[in-house]
Amino acid sequence: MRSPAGDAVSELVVHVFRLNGLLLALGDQMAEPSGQTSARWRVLAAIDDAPLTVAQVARAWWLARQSVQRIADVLVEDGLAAYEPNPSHRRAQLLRITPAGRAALREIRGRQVAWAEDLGGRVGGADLQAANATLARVLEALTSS
Amino acid sequence: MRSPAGDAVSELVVHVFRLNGLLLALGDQMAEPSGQTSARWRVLAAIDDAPLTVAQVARAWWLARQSVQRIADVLVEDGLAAYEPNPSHRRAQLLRITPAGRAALREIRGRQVAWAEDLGGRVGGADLQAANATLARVLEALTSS
DNA sequence: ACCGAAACGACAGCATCCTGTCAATCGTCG
DNA sequence: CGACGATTGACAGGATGCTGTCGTTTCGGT
Repeated sequence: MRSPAGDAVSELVVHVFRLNGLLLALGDQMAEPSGQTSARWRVLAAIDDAPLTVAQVARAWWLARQSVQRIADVLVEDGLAAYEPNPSHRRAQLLRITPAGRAALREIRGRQVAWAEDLGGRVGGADLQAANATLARVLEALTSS
Repeated sequence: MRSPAGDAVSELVVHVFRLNGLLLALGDQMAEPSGQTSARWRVLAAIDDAPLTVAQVARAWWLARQSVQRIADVLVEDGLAAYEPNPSHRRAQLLRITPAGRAALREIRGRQVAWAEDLGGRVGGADLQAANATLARVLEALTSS
């Protein structure tokens, strides 16, 4: 029982896997001059707006708690983030970005902006926004079930 | 220097990372009853149509040769694929899927079809196809440079 | 025919992410 | 207030993916 919609889903899966590989490599390139990696960038970006617990960061990126825990410990060790007491949970410390972490994040974002502008110009903002809306619906459909 | 197109690219990156995490978990669930994983499925799917060398499989998924090499060796060990001489390259053996591998692939595809039909029905085939076309253009723009 | 560049497989080492398990903590319900 | 389930961090172990390096093979230019 195959329909055009089902086939489109299968194709989307392949595209996402391929794009993920490409973007991981590109992300590492953009993070490397600041001494970071894609994995560390994910954690820093997650706590840029507000401090979060390790488990909250993991849920934001659909990773396991333990994966984020190790990266978070390294970030704290390097002074890019710091643990602070969580008023609403004694054991679940909050991970807060430090000024050094914010500086590294800003550096990486600078390279990302230039790259994103170039790619956006070549693909087209309208199509990208439409694709984003569809991907958001896919994410919601997969998580609401 | 930020434009709507650039912002859309940044949002797309986040969506792809999140979706990748989700799809990896779902893919493992669908592959697990057949004793496989997402990584093994990628290799099996790549050689379903025609035998390929390890390096060709790696390029198809934007992975490193060495990552695919280890998976391929395990697949051969488990009897799901087999190395065969490559007439056009003495050292680069061709990786061919075996009947057992094809059976496992068919099992997994059966679960994927049901899942894809459900998701496709909830999101809409037209939007998915449009998103696929845009993602294909993104992939092409990123690789042609 | 020869030589240099590129591609490939093998091996070692490391980074990232997963599962399973456990105890501590929190929230909820009775 | 007490008990139970859910959440969290910690630890151990394993699976997946990357980089670096080496020798072999192939291909293109001279």
